[in-house]
Amino acid sequence: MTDAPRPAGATPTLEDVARAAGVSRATVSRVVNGVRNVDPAIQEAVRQAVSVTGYAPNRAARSLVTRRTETIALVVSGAGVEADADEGSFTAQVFADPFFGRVVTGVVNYLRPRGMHPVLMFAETSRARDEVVSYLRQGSADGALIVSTHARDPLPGLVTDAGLPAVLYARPGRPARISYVDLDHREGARLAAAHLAARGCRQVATISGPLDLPAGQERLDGFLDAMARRGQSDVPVAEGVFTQESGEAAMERLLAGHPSLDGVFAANDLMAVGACHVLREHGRRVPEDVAVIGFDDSSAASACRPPLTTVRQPVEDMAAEMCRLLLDRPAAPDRPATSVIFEPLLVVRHSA
Amino acid sequence: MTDAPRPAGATPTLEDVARAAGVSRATVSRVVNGVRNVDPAIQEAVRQAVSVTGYAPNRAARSLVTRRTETIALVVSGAGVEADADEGSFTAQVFADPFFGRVVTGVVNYLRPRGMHPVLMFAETSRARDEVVSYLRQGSADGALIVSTHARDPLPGLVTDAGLPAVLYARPGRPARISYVDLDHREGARLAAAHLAARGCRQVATISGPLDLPAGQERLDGFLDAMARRGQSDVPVAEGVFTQESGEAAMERLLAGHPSLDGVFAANDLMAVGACHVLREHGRRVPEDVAVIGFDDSSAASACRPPLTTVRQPVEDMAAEMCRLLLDRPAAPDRPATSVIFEPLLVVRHSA
DNA sequence: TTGAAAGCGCTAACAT
DNA sequence: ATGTTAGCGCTTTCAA
Repeated sequence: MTDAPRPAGATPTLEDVARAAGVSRATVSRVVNGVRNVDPAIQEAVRQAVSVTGYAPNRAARSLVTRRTETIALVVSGAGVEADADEGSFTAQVFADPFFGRVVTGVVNYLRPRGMHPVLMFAETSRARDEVVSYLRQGSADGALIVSTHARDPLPGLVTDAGLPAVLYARPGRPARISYVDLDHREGARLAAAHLAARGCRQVATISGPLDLPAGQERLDGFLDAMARRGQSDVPVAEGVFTQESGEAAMERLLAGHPSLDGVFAANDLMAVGACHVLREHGRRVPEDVAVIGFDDSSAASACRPPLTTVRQPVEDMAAEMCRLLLDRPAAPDRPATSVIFEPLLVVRHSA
Repeated sequence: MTDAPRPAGATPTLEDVARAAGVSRATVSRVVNGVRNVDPAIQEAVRQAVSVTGYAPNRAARSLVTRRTETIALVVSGAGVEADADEGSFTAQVFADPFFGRVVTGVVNYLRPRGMHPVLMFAETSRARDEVVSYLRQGSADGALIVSTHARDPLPGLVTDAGLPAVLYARPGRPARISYVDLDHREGARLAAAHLAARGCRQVATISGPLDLPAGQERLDGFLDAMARRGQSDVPVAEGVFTQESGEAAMERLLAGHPSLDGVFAANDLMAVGACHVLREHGRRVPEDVAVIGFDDSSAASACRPPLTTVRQPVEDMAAEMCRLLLDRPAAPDRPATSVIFEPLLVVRHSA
């Protein structure tokens, strides 16, 4: 029968626990936060009181004083300038690519053991970008992990200008003082070229990604380089935009100009799948007549018939590294940006 | 040169704005929160001061007093009892299905205009479930949107027992006093049956989902019902588990026992895709020899050759309704749970 | 219509 | 090793 009992149903506070354990709030706080210098007996008493009262620390209160939220913003960003024209189609498209699921997996696996959580945000319009910035400025998250779907995305600039901690997936289209993780795209393309050559392909072509995207350009450069070094310097190129449809169209063009080609490197799996369909429609067997290699090892690659030989990015590892880069940073606000480059892996299935 | 100027770089607070505008904190708060009864001239002055100082309200502080976080937990939940055995594979699988992307789309589109955001959580182990519960109990989110991947998921029970607001996607495996949205699965199956019949199919079979899942059972019941009403009461059934592989295996079984079948209803698209592959391998043309209908209208449905005729759930609408159910609830804690059932839509493409 | 003041629940100096 | 105390930045009575 303590005085001033809490109304039933109200969430218990530190105060309640302290009273129940017969100690001060500070001591309870120390025990809850695992700060040393607390008598074991008292620790035990406090733990008892915690479980009796069903205490759970209030995040807002804690965050208010620690200035940390144990939350990070995971933002998927586009380059759009348009108004909120086509709400939803952006997010729908983003998730249509299993790549994003792998990012989430990597992020969650890193964050969770640390008691942290990701808040999902989309920044496909300038208004949405402002909201992301103000969300961070409100101290609602300890930093941002940014995955851009387009080159020249203004968000990285906005965020760094505001002095907010952030890390990018992939090198920014426009250089910025910001940390990022990336893949060695050229090496990935080189792997594909080597595999095609080893299979005995003599007339190879490639379906590139959008060339204003560093990844698109580098995969193309790497492939062309490697082929040139092997003596084929006139590799036909058709540009696509990373969609299956664009892959189909590109394949049609390639086939029209070079009916006797026997190997294709597509800059991503979706386009490779499109290429396979078109090849088959034109009576070519994959891989007997034409070998096809994709890029990304998305689920499309294994679901496809025949399963796609493809270049795999260690997306989960890269996502985890983003977290590390974001959270392990010394408090120094002006330390230089860091970038970490990962090596790709060739996954050999049946298409090549 | 006011006294006690804030150190440069520090985030401005209400106090700073108040000083700059020559009013009290309370007034600034009123303006910022759009509370009426503030002199227009003063309002203007405050707005000026806000933009001059670059003020952004601190969420933690606000949340501490309002007891709202403007955040909801979006939790993807499994039934696992195992320890953290296979970290990551759960999340990877979840996102392999584009369904989840549509849920996110619906949720974000509802939340964003309201200044709210989803925190992503996974609850595939009992430990992870406890973490979700304690996250909510800490007041870190205003409620939970739960998407279970398995029947008899314990999470809905845990959450409601703790008196925490939550809404489910799909009817819970074990009945619980909790609101949910769901699809009229039987009607979806009926749509498929009608379409197959209209095409003139005479020997129809079905690949069901796992029968311990309400959705699996209801799609099967609905289909069987509809076929019986059309005079075919001996429809062959092969059970799958919603994966492409299980669809392939099921189709093999069906074909072995009923080589002359001319129509298949699969309880989801992935299994329908698997069925198409097997049919083709057995020399059957789709849809000329065998018509195939899937369920979900996932991206697999449109990417597939031929594009799949399928039953579409209005997932985005359903997700938005979940938010509504969660957030519009009157404060009454013991009000009855509500459920909203949505009607499916037949999307006719080429497979049937 | 505006201001003064009392907290929200917690952590972290500082004292003891 | 423990307690006291002063805020963190905000909203919200209550007075004026």
